[in-house]
Amino acid sequence: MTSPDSHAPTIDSPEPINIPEPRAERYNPHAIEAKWQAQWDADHLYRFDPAASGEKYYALTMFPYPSGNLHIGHWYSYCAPDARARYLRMNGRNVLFPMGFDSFGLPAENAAIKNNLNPREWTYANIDYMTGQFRRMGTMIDWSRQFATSDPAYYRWNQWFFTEMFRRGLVYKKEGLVNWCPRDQTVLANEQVVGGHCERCGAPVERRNLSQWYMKITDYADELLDFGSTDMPERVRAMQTHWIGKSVGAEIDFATPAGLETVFTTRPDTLLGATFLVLAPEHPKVAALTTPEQQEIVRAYLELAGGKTDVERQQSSEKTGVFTGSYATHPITNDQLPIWVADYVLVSYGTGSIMAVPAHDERDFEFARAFGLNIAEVIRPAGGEPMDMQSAYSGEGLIVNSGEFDGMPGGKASIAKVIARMEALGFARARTTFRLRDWLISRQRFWGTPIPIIYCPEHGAQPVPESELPVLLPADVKFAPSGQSPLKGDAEFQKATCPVCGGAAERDTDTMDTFVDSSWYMFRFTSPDFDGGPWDRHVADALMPIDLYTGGIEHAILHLLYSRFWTKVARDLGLSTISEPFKVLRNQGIILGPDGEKMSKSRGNVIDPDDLVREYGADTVRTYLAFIAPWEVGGPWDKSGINGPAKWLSRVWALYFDSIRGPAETVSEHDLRYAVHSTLKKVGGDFERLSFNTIVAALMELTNTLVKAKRSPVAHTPAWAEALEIFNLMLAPLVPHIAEEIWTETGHSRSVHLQHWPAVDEAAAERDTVTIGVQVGGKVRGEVQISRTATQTEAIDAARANPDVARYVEGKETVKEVYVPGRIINIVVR
RNA sequence: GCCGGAGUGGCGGAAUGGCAGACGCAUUCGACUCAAAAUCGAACGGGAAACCGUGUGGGUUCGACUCCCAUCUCCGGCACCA
Repeated sequence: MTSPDSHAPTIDSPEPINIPEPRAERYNPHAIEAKWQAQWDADHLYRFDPAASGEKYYALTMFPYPSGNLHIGHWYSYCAPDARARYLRMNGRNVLFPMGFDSFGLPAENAAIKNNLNPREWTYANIDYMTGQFRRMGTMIDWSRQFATSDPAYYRWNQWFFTEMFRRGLVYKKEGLVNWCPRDQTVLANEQVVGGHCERCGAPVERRNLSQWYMKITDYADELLDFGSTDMPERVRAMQTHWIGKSVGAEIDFATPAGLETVFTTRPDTLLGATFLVLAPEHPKVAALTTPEQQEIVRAYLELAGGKTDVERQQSSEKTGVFTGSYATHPITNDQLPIWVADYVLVSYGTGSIMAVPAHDERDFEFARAFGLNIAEVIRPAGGEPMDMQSAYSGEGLIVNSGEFDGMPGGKASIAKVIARMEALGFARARTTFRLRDWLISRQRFWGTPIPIIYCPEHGAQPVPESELPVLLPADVKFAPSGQSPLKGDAEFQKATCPVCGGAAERDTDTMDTFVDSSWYMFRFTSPDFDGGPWDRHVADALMPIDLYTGGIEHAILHLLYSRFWTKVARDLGLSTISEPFKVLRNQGIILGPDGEKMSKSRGNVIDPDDLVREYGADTVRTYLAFIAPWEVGGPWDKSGINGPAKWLSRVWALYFDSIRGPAETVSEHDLRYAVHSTLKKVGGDFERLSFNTIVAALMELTNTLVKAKRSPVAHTPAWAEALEIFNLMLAPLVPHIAEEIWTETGHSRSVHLQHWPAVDEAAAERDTVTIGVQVGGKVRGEVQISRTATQTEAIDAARANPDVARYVEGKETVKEVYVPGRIINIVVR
């Protein structure tokens, strides 16, 4: 069934459609959906063959975590892309639409602790169940390509990547301040700290000094800022750009009693306005710079600052800080600038210290005001007054009170010049800094990829040789959420021999961040069973990048940034030629509870898709989810709204299998063909632009016409047979089960999902006679029916002949006449 | 504060400079029915009308929901990043 010739078009030589006799039974989705799902499976109808004909199209929706249940949000995110993938397949594209499970992670472990079972069993039972749910959704997922990231055959390659990156210096271990989630008992990456809270569980994050493994994403900071070949929503782009946070400026050296201290600034043009220095509390020079008299007060401040969580630090708007007792020498004036310690300076950014320019920086101004420090104006707005000391002035202007720099424009305009001069003087250099930090990937948890490192007392940290991969997770482990990896309690696991000397050694007992798993799974889908590497390069080269990647906005920075990084690393490892994993990214909106709030069990506003399928059938649920809102927007669930799609499918059913009550109608063959072909054209365009709600609207509208046509003599013409056939094909992507049932019952032998999308008859899709509005002076005054090809003169004459128009035109001087064929006539009078 | 997005009937929304409110939901009326459901038919922005209407005020244009400027509100993200 998957051979290319099974996609042979049927439109040019259609099989005759048998218009069936009225059936006794009404539309009953339950009688047909399970039947077809089983049949499609048995026929391998959706199996993907990379070698099949047709231009490849890779459509991917972010794979789910196997939490146990597909919720309505999953349906929302998968159904519309499924319909679109089906549409593209019918258009002759060779469509890869795979699915798998992002199956490592904390919930499995937490469930295991709570219910005293094995995370592996819990996870794989959930995967089984959820795969069944996916099937009941009626997707065209090729399940033969399914995998879970907790499969050893998958995570083995996480380990392989790790060791390769280790050898190239892209993975390193470092001791330093890290984010610690006290509830999940593990460290977190910066990206997993949202507003000072753990992205997963919401607990306030603490800081700890620990030795951990990092991936060098900062090496790619500049490249990650270049979205060149990738089409992402503006907000995602903005969020990533901000996250990477490139700042161009200079670093400037100040002499201090503890040696040179270098600060980073984006405003070197304000150097003469620097009146004090500030170090972050964690800055290594704090101790050396603290004078004996200040010892006690500094110690107390560090203790206070150190005990605060990030959230507490951010919440206090009051500036706090203490004087160290030491002074720095200003590199130009040789003035002695007091050195302070304050927690508004972050150790993790720049050099962890700043030159404070209170006149031109709001934060420094506040601090200077609070502690009575000098404020020196060095930038003045062009033609402006001296500053009023009420607030900092951070805008553009002219440099003043700065010796040789006086009169230069301040701000961007002169920064390069200023830096060049300071560089010549020997105390400053141009420098760019990033907000982005390296990716901390160690986790002190069990259910993840073991870090493939062996510690030898002699040879230090050594990567596990490729021949010994994968380092398997032990089957059985005792959980003691103690802040140490559960693997620490497994002596057998830890025992290893050094790859260099063969001596007794120990394994690393941490596991990898699960975002490692999802950083490259899109490549794996191209050759899911390959065991000669993470993926088969030839296949991946042909199928990657993803043509359309869809998923939630919550991954704007996390997963999407990591997978962009990983793709560049893979390229540099020679595993692929592409630099970006996806061509187009789109985010679906969120379906909220009926109360307009986010769905949650505690709120009791959860809509269960399984219940809906039991009540209405999958096709109705698919339709309603497509129809409920613009797909990229989403919105609250409206219980009664589903009645529309439910009624619609009953009418569709009646169109083919039942008589339709109601008065006799007159629909011309011409009008019928116009309705069919103009809808066909619109639906095609709407699939391209992901406008799923208007596709449903167009199909409903066409149904209204077809219902009328069925009660008119046109129902005995070839146009009627054509209409039923094309309509059936148009239904196939959106509502695959009912479409298949109708297709089979109208005398076709092969699946509707193996048919070609019908061709638009362009002539039929246009009306010969069009009704267009007539404006007088831009106000609509009437409408006229004219030929589509009418000339301007004909159109204007027809418009003037209309009494509603004539009333406003007669006796007035015509200034201008506008005729846009098919759109509008506008007569402008004076 | 900075960044991004959005404001259209009772509700979800449609309209890619050209008849604002498509398609639905809800509601109301009618037909069918003993009755109800289902189904079918109709009404459904405001106004008696002239007309007025896409958050508000300007502008560009023959013509603006759509483009430009300003402004308000809401949603989302970041938040002492020097």
